[in-house]
Amino acid sequence: MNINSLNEDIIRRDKSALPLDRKERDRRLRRADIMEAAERIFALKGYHKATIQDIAKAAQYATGTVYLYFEDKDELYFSLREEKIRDFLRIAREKIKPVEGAREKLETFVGISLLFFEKNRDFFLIFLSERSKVQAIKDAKLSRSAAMLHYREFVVELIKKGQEQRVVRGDFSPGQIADIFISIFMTAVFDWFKEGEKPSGSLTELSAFILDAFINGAGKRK
Amino acid sequence: MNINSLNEDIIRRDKSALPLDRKERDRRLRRADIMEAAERIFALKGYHKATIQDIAKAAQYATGTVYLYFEDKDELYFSLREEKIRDFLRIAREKIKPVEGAREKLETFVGISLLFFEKNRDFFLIFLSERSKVQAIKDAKLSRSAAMLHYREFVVELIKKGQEQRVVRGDFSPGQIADIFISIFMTAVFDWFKEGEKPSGSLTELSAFILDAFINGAGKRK
Amino acid sequence: MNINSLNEDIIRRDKSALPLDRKERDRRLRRADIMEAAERIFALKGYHKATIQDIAKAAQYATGTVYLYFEDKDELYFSLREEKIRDFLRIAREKIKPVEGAREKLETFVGISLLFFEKNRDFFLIFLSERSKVQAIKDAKLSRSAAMLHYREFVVELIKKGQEQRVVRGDFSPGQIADIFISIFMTAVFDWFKEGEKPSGSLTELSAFILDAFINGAGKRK
Amino acid sequence: MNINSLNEDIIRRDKSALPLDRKERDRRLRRADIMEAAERIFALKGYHKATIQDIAKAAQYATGTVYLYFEDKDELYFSLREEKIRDFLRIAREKIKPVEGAREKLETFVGISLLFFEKNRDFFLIFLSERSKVQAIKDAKLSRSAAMLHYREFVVELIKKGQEQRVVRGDFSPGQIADIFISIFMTAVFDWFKEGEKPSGSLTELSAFILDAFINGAGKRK
DNA sequence: CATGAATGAGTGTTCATTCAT
DNA sequence: GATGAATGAACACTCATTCAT
Repeated sequence: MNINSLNEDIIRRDKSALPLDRKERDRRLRRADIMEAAERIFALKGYHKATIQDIAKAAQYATGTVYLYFEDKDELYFSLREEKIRDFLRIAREKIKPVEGAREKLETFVGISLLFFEKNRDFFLIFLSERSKVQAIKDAKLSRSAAMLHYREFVVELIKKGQEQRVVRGDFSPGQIADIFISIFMTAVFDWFKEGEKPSGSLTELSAFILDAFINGAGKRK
Repeated sequence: MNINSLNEDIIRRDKSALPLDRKERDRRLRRADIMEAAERIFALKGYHKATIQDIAKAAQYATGTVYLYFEDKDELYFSLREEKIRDFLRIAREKIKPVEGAREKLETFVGISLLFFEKNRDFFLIFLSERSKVQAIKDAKLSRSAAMLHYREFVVELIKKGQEQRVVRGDFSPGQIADIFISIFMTAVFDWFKEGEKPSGSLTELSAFILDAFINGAGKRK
Repeated sequence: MNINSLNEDIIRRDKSALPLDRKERDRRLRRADIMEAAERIFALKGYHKATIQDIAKAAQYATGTVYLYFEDKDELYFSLREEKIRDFLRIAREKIKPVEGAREKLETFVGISLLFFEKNRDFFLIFLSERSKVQAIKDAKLSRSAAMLHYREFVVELIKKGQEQRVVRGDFSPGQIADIFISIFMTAVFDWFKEGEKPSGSLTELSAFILDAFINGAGKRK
Repeated sequence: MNINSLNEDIIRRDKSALPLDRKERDRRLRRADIMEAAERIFALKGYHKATIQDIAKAAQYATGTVYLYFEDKDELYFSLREEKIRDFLRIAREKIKPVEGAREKLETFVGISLLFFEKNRDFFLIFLSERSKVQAIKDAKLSRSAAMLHYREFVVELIKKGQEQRVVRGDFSPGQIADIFISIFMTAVFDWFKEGEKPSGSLTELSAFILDAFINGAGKRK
């Protein structure tokens, strides 16, 4: 499977899947406008320094309008994360299902993820920052997201399949390996973004690097 | 080298290393008191929800006193990170210098780090959360810490040595490998903390797991 | 005169007294719908906590529709009071006019009032709360209502007649006595409502109590 | 007992009864400053239209300062009512205790109340408006005040004594009579305030009027 | 130096009112 | 006329920072 062939599915914004009445459609569009602005602002300033007024202004709406679509600031942030992750997982599932072979599934996953994050850089920053909001554990509303758990669970499943097919070592728990996979992946993407100016690495190269690092480790092969 | 033998150095609080006059000594003690309280509070509530009053109260000083030792809230947070990391690096350098062999150096590094984080759980949470404060990139004061860069640089050096001694593969840049090493390490420690109640894994086992995962990767050896 | 015979007049809703064209009739009906809802909501939540949206929803109209019939929130509240009081006074005048004797007129007035308030408990709460909105004196729009003054004036007339017929003492001004009468009356009704669960007092008994307290005072007769 | 002799006790502000350290004394003074300003503003604008900023400005403090002395707006309002009523009841109890005779006690009560309200006109408006905040029944924090109940209870006791001594009729419950007494009293004071410009009535005359109206009722004596 | 009361700018949220459809 | 989404001013409350004692 070719990375570029995944592209179009990720671009297509998933509003208006079903025929809706104009009202509901408009409502979704506005909601999406606000989420889009929120994504930018949250990524730029972080949760706490981003103000609802910032977001409203960025979305070209009045302050109060935000509250027509989201309960409060928390819910806006939360929904943003959740819906993006859900979108991503939906696409990932679709694309990965037909792929044969655990290793190929992992490759596809990495490819899709890279494309998704490239198209959604702001979201990546939010996603990333979320991963270590440890304090959040104690915070009711911002608590670890359901979709985030689904995301991990999805990777865990891929790893399990890898273990069954003897592509991934079996002496570590799938959860442990999944966590390591995710963290290697995130680290690589983050590095790649930071040095985004370099024309150096294509997504395909990056993809290969991540898988190599993950599968073979950092040790020198004798 | 035995992990347990590293213990005492990490426990010893590094205030008042040199003979100082009473005034300066007292000053440092108070500063340290405040940082200690700040560490607890920041770890517990996170940067934004922790208030200076919380911290002052926890340190049993008045609010204003905090400002005699730290420019502002940011600087307190910043100093906390910096000094802790510096402490850690000093110890790590001392212990690792006499160790022969790149692989053994890495092992020692992992061992020391684990002990240090175990003794400084609160700090670990801060350190971890810091790693992905990506927004910080754009934020003047909270910007990526000098000590954090030293930390990374230190690991980069270890990796370079590993590459020279053909313990670590040479086809990736030392920086990339260092980042991966750090992220695997952090992930493992975080997982271990979360399940801290389990009498399951000793630090030694965890140490072995981390190195194994890093060196050998997740792939099944044929 | 029998209290129960007053009943029907009070029940009958006084919309559409004159033959009107459909448009004007509809307009009045809608206006009445909204006032009815407002009455419920204002009584339930009080002026400030009641929102126009609450009221519109309760009346099953859109928010904006309220503004087609009332200038603003104040005017809605104001009109509510005014029209209800006017309704009441119209009925009261009709019923009291044919009654001979000042004392009997007062009795009739108490009876009618009790029935009216019983049928319009929500309004009673509004009416009552209004009586001491002293701040209102300084507030332009919520200022003491014209109908409220008519209400008082009506009682003043009854008292004057009472003084002429030597039923009511003449050494106090009619206004003073009217105010006292009104406050005794309100207090008694309020108490009666609060303990409304008690099967204790019928309206007739309450009516007798009020008149007794008013006419004879609280002093022990020798 | 002479009304004027009660005067000084009512004027004397009851701060600093006991010797306190400077800190606690200052604290109370500032608290009192704020309550005084709040009294004025609440009386002028009513609870909802009064803003904390208004009050802070009137007290010549910053907004935040108010929150050093009161939990929130509700608590400020609540404390105001409670403490004033408590002050009043304390004075009233002291003065009334030595008085012999139920009728004389009532007279004294009326006299003290008049003086107190005259010295605290703003508070009277608050006290009055409070009496009919019927909605408040449903509102947690603004709910009927404990001190208000004490106030009523105090009057109920006076009435009971009146019934025992055959000064007050025994065929109504003390509670009912107390409520009537209070409402006559409030009405009279309110009327008197409204026409405050008139040099007409002295407090002594007003006092006599209230008692007369209460004891003898409005009926013409044959 | 230490204190902690005071400050006041800043923010999330509400809601009366408007106006395009 | 009816609608109800959009508006944005307003307000309670927080908290980093200052400074008189």
